[in-house]
Amino acid sequence: MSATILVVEDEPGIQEVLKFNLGQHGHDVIVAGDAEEALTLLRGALPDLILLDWMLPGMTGIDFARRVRADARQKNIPIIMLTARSDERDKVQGLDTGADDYITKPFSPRELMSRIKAVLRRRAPQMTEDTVEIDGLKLDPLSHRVHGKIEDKSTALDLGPTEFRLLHFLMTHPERVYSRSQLLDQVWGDHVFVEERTVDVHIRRLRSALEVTGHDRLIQTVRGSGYRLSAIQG
Amino acid sequence: MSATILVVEDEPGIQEVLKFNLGQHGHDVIVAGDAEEALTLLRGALPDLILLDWMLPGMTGIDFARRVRADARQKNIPIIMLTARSDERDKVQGLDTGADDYITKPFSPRELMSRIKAVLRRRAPQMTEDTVEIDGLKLDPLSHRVHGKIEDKSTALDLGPTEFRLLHFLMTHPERVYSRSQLLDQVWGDHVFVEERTVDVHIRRLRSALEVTGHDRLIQTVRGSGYRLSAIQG
DNA sequence: CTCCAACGTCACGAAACCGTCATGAATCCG
DNA sequence: CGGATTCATGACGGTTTCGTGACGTTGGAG
Repeated sequence: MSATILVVEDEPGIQEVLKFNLGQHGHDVIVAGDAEEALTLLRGALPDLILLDWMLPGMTGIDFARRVRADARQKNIPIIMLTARSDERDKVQGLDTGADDYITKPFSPRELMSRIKAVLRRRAPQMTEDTVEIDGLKLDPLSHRVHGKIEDKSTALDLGPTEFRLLHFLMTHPERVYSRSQLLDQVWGDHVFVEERTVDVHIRRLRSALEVTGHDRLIQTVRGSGYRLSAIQG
Repeated sequence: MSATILVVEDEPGIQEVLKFNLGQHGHDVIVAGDAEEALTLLRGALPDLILLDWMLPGMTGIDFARRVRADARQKNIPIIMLTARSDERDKVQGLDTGADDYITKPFSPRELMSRIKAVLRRRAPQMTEDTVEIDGLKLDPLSHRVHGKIEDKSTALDLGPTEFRLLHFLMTHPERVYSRSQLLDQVWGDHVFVEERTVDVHIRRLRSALEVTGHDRLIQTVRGSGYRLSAIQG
């Protein structure tokens, strides 16, 4: 699995290390020395992954990540952030802003490659940035909106961020049961430590929101296994 | 998902904490106070995971990990290392040596369990789950569904978890008689103790559920021996 | 700063599921 | 033709799993 990776990093030394290691694994590498340069490069190319140093001259990693997430085209590019300290606050803030994983410096090449592979693999099955539609329920990842029909009238549904990601994942992977643990990995991320029952609560909130258009029955409970999204009842 | 875990840790206090928490989650725990003892124990047992304190009396964690990795039998046992908070150098070296994850002390039990689960899941063999079809009866492990045809219309059948596993096993091993004891081993698991007659009851419940599409005749009783799933009558 | 939306966790009740037993039917054997 | 063995079936607590409402926290918006 080879990919195009944008590295945003100001230290030339680390730049070289990353370029070498990523190249070894068959990835194409684009390097930007600061956030401005990175944004410029992003106008010309769409990488499959962004490796982002959290401490940058000028614009910080957080601001950069926000800018990237704000652009519809780039919204779904996974971001791995490189943090110097094991500062928990940075990590949390980074993950909130939309980073997919973090890695603390100094890091081993093995760990880095492992995380890159994990992130790419996780994103792989849901490449679609197109709108998904199941049983009249439309989800548009670009506009971050969900519409359902109620008596032939399109109605917007109100979802929280987590419910949206949960629904998005389920709609791009229908007709299949996912355990709570799998959903946590896919929707929350490997690095988040939450109770499995939290999934129940969000499923409930999601169902509750979908009730408006009667689409709550799309999400089915498979006792002892997990949840499934399916237009077919049973 | 329960597993056998080898804990290599010299502090009795932490030993106890780990033993308790791991036990709570259904894992079997083997404890070694130092690397020598751990290596000795490894000759007798193959755990599913090693929890390794990086600071040990005598042989260090790095040396121990290297020894484990050198042995072909133990090569693939995942290792999670416990490191003191600040020591970044150890972390890098550890991951290079082949540790699969690290966790910094002090750690919360929840984070520890989460990482253990992640590592075990990563190692778990992904069994190929294909749909099985016999005599028009379709079972799909992915969607966790069973469909039968009734007058050319596909009809979903409602099964409980145990009935589903039972049917799944029988459909993947048709045309063969299984004793109650064998079915208990295969479907319930070899560690569970339940009455053999319990199988009868679940066979009955399964048949009852299959009645909807007339597939109850698929499961046949072989007096004195057990049960068999077969499309051929007799 | 205050307010609010979103989230994670918990506790409680409901429902589903499971294992066991009692009883009666079916089958086998002398 | 009984008697004994094996199996089917229905019923009944006990347990597990899930749904649901409530609560405390947190980060961001106003």
